[in-house]
Amino acid sequence: MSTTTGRRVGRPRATQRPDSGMSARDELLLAAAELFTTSGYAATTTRLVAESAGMRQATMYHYFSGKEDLLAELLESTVAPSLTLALRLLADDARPAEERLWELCRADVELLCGGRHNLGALYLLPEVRGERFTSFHRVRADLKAAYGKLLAATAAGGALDRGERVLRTDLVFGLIEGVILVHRSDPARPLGAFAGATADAALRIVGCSPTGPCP
Amino acid sequence: MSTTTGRRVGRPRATQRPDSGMSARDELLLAAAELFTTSGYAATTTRLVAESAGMRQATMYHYFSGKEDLLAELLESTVAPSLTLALRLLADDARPAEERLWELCRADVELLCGGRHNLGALYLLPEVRGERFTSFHRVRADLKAAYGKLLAATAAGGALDRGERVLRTDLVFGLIEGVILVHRSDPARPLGAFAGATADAALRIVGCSPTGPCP
DNA sequence: ATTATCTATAGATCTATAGATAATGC
DNA sequence: ATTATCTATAGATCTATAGATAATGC
Repeated sequence: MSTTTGRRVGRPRATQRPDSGMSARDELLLAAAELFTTSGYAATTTRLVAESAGMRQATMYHYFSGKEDLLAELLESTVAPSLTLALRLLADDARPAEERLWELCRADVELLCGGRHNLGALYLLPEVRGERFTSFHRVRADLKAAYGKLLAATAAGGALDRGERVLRTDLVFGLIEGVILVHRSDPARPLGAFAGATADAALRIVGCSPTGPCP
Repeated sequence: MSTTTGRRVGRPRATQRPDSGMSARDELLLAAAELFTTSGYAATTTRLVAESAGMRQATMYHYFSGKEDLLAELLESTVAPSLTLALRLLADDARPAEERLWELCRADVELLCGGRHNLGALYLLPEVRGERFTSFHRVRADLKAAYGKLLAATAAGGALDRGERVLRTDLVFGLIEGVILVHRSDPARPLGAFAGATADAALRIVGCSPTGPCP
């Protein structure tokens, strides 16, 4: 059994750094998140990612098959918790739908803009349309479907016809993902209040009372 | 004076194509728009752009100093007409502000999603944050300021305090630019109705009556 | 023996420049 | 003479593989 700060198996790294506590895999993901969101996906080289994570370029291939692999993993890790929450809220039909939709919006904004890396910005990359990312797209489509069901369960949303309901779902979903841009324009704004305000705006789009949190 | 179909000055192109009627410069911009929006900026090489425009890679440098130059030009050409319209609407204080804001939103959505190339998607590139694009950013900031002034001139918007007004402006602006994502998810939707619905949603965010076009 | 890492590098780009060329214009 | 284009290419990458190496584990 190794001690807490125990030396690890395998050849030591060329440039030593204080132990981050993370696995090498996670160090790579973190570095990639930082670089992808700040410099852009395309501008980020495998060398940059690996070196930021404290290892040499070639070592990265021990953990990931390339840049796309890193991106795919980051995308899924961002959208998966949202879907989990959405399904939980959807099942909890004791609470009014308005309240649940509001909470889903709020949580999603915090997820997308929170963390240190504004990972949501990765959604917007044109590269993400490729087939390499079908798994991400499937989860995202499920999430959108959950938005649609919650919206349909609200009083205002239930009164709409089908086409209008689809449209409003798209608009709400677009607002939430678009929030990435808003946040980018003023990252200093307190996230909690901002997320709440965005959720208010989402309910206003659905058609709830424009005064205060809907329910 | 050359005839309409007259041969042009300069060495002929290696691969001839039917005359597009556009200048070589515009052919390059069009090709770049197509490629940037469909394959992504980073994935698009100068060779791809030039060859799509019907000329050899090196010839592109006769017109643009590189990929960034193309992008900068495309960005400005997209945001400039919006600002022109916004300033015109801002000056036209005979009409109610609600109506003018609605129209600005509608027109902006059509601009961003219309054309054949969903050029608005370029706004979202992380690369665009670079200093190379300050001119674009300035115009965009002016446009946002115009949104803010129109919003403040509405009855509902005027009743808000300053901080809340800034926030709503950001949310409305975010909705409009985020619409790019919504449009991407369903490009078949009729643009006119969609733009109108988005403008409705924007006014609901400001706080106008949720029933129908605001004014 | 197993593992994580390293060094080295082939091969495949891609950008941007230099200099030649084939039209029209005068 | 001027212009728009071409061909050719140097130099600078960047990716992904091959094979060596320096730890721990048994």
